[in-house]
Amino acid sequence: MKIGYPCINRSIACRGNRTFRLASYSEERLFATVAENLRCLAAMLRYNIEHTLLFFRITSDLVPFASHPVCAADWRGRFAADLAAVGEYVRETGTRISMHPDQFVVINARDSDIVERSVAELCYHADLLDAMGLDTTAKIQIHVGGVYGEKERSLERFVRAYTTLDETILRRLVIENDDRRYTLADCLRVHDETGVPVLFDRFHHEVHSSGESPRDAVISAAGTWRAVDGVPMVDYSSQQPGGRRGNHAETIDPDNFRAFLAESAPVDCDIMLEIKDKEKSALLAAAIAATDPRFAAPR
DNA sequence: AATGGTCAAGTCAGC
DNA sequence: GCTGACTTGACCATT
Repeated sequence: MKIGYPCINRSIACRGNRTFRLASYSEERLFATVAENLRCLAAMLRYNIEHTLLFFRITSDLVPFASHPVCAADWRGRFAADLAAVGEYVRETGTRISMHPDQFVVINARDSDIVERSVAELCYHADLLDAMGLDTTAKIQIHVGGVYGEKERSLERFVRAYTTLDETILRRLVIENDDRRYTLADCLRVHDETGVPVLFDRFHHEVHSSGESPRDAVISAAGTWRAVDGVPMVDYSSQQPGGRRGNHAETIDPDNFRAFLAESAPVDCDIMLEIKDKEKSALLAAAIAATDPRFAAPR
């Protein structure tokens, strides 16, 4: 069991998700931004190892506009050595990596242009992880997509679109239950038809579920991961007190997290903390999890 | 230097 | 019909 946080570390000097306006796009600007983001990614990974955090989500903004038609720059070639070096560090430290493309990736959209842009974005994510030399345990997580007032047909459209995806994407793609549209049960149905692993989101399940207990839910989702996919990933968060229903917590609720460790005890899993104060809560989570027999310490 | 409007992309609930 | 939320705030023109 590895503990992690998404994309940004607030304790170190750089952010790693620098971007710029499309209007100011140039190859020079792109290369400068990617160089800075990669430098910072390496710094965040080092911080994580020093703090027993072995799970990290890489921002989709690492290469801004990578899947946009404006981007003709050969960032794969330009940064091949740097990406390989970061990937080598990931491998030698045993760090687990995920990515989570933005909400704009909707592969079950009715509009074929949206599907096309979504596939291009998935290609970028797969290319990036490939360029880092990471194996198929490095995952790309997406939601099933839109409902459009016809869930059955929309689920079918997902399955159809999924089967046309390139193998470089398929070997990394996993689906996650969301907080408004597709429940864990929906995702498990998609798994039955496609084999796609299901990433269980504990908080989304609390906000929008088909009634399963968290314990049963995490066991069901974990059963969809094959050995080649690695230890099942789960997203963890809790309700922000006083916030709107579904708002992610600003900081970790230790009791709630302990309860989740107990609920998930039957399976091993890597836990991504989707909590707004990032590494701060992840550090506390790792300290809490350190006594759990599943907890994986840095090598 | 500070600030506020705006930013590639989609869906949908809530107003 | 518009805004906010979503895994996340940052860019940049203007003052």
